[in-house]
Amino acid sequence: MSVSVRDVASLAGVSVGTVSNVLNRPEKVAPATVERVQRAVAELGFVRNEAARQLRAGQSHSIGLIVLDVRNPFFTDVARGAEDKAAEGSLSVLLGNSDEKPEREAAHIALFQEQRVHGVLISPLGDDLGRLAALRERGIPTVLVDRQDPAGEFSSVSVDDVAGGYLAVRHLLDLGRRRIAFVGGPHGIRQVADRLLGAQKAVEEVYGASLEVIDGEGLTVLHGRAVGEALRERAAYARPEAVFAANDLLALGVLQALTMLGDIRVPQDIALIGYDDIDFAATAVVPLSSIRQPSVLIGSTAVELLLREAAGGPDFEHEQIVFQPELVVRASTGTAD
Amino acid sequence: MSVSVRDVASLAGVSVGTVSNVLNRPEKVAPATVERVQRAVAELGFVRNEAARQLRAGQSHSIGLIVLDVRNPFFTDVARGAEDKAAEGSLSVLLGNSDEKPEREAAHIALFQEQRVHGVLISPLGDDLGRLAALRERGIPTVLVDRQDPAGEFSSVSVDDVAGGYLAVRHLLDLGRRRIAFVGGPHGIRQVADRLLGAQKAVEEVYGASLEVIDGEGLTVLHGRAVGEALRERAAYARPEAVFAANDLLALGVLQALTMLGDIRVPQDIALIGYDDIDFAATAVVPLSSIRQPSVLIGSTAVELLLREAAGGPDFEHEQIVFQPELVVRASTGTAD
DNA sequence: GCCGCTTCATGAATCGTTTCAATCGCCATG
DNA sequence: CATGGCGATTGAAACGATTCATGAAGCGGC
Repeated sequence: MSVSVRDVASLAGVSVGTVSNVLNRPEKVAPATVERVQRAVAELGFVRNEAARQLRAGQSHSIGLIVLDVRNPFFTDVARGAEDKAAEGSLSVLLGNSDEKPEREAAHIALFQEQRVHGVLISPLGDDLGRLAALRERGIPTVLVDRQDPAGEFSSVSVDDVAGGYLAVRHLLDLGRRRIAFVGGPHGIRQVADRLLGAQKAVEEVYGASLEVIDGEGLTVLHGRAVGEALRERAAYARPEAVFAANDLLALGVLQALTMLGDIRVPQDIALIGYDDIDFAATAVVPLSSIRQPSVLIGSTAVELLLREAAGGPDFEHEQIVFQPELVVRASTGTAD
Repeated sequence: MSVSVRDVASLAGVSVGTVSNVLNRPEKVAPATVERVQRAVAELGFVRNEAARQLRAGQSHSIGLIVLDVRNPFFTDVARGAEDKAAEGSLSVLLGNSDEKPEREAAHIALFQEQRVHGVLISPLGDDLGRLAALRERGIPTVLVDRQDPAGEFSSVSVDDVAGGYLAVRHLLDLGRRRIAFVGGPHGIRQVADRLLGAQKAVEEVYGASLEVIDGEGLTVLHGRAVGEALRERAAYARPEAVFAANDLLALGVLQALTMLGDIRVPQDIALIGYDDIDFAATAVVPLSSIRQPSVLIGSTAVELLLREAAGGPDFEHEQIVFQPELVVRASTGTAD
């Protein structure tokens, strides 16, 4: 069926070993021979069988990346950063989407193991890193993305989410808002929990400030819209003065429900801030204030860490890299009153 | 290093063939034996080596998908549809991003061939489908996504872009606008060319209407912003009355430059319509009118077609599935004057 | 002419799984 | 008791690229 090195070898009148050498270390082969083999390759349309290479090598040329939500631009940016960096080492990235479901996460981990990936980058789901134990035991380099490991058993590249949450709510408080609401969930997701923690810290610092926690049960535009609709149905006095959403998708959903489907003004009636500073935040109905994370850099750094860990052997010192988030103020928390 | 079927077999006291049978057709093996083997698998932490399976099978369990831009939500939606459908047949999807660059497209095609993918879904780059010839000759099932093949040599799942372009501009004309601008590019991308074609058709039908073509040289928010800024700098009388952008990202960029960085009102001064109807179109500063395409359905249908083509053998009749686009009117082309 | 050295090329062994023809027990039947 | 049939199991061959110990050829120096 398929053309193999054997076919190429016989057409070029050399041995299979030589063909392999031409493919992988042409400098070891006499120029004339290289030429002859390459002609044969071209003539037969030979394409290497990656599976056979892998089998022999015991490892693939790819690394796995599992994100919580491919539809979230934050994660596609992370993926971009990872791909570009991986390409430098001629590795490719297999992108898996856990969709915040443990079983999907587990399925991807299993798949990546079967593929004998070089390593795994993962934005893990719960606080329980048990699902990752298999990876560690098997010695597969693993780097946590957008998430730290308190136990220090994994390397990680993250952003200080507590600081981010604090920044966001501190900003709302500085605007004079007191009745703040946090929208996000599920709380099993560490990023969500940490951002909430930071929010609480900020609220505790200001006398008379309160924080209502609204569990959005998910982190998509749709979930946000549902929360926004619920807010709309409340009597005006029962509404928060400001909303901090755990990510921009949620915030955009809330915004949509409040201003477009309803007639609640942002920021006059409710100030709103999101998290991630995705591209679409700036172009929203009311341009959205947000907390910026260096998404592309997170991806590329994660790959670097992975490669270093892979090179360093099993007892490599795990590294925890933490970036600082940055407040971006736009109209949705404008001072207009 | 790694645990193999051989190890499992010897621990369970059976032959390797039996282990393989337990893994793949447990109904052929006596229940007691299945049990014993599974215990051994669990105890050793055995994980199949996908490379070896592939080598033996001659084919992988994945299909390749090459899109023009992963950051465009339209394509992530297509990918979603494809993944879900592929998962039904326990296939996985390798996502490649050509970024509108021929060399990246070629690299992904080569990679997929080395991986011996089941088939390839591709949103190809230029009018020249030559890069795909290798796939066809090799008998790798290939389905064009979001794009038809005039020569009929490939199956395809697409949306009638000429009709979409017509719908968009017809709508602008119906609003009373006459000096229309089309923003998009590069024109080598068929989708862009077809949408322009439809736009021209609509303009020709109306006396006094004109179409200015502005080559945006790309299809991202940034490209759109650049075009918007150029429009802003024109004297008011030299500006178009309405803009049709080849996709929503572009439209959002234009919108941003006009309304947020400038003081041109949309739709009063310039009406604006995009294409794709991505989620973020609805939440934009001025909610964006757009042409909706059934993105998720495109992805799932493409996989179905691919599977049918793979099952049908080499002289399978290629199918061209064409969906119809749909006009979605929002504020950016509102009738307010 | 021989030695030692370098440069090239060889081809069998190997990776781990699947497949399939062959074999083994065992039971029911004649 | 011999035979046939059946389900369960076996084990060697095969997939295709890479590796590496081995060997051949060429060349300069003495």
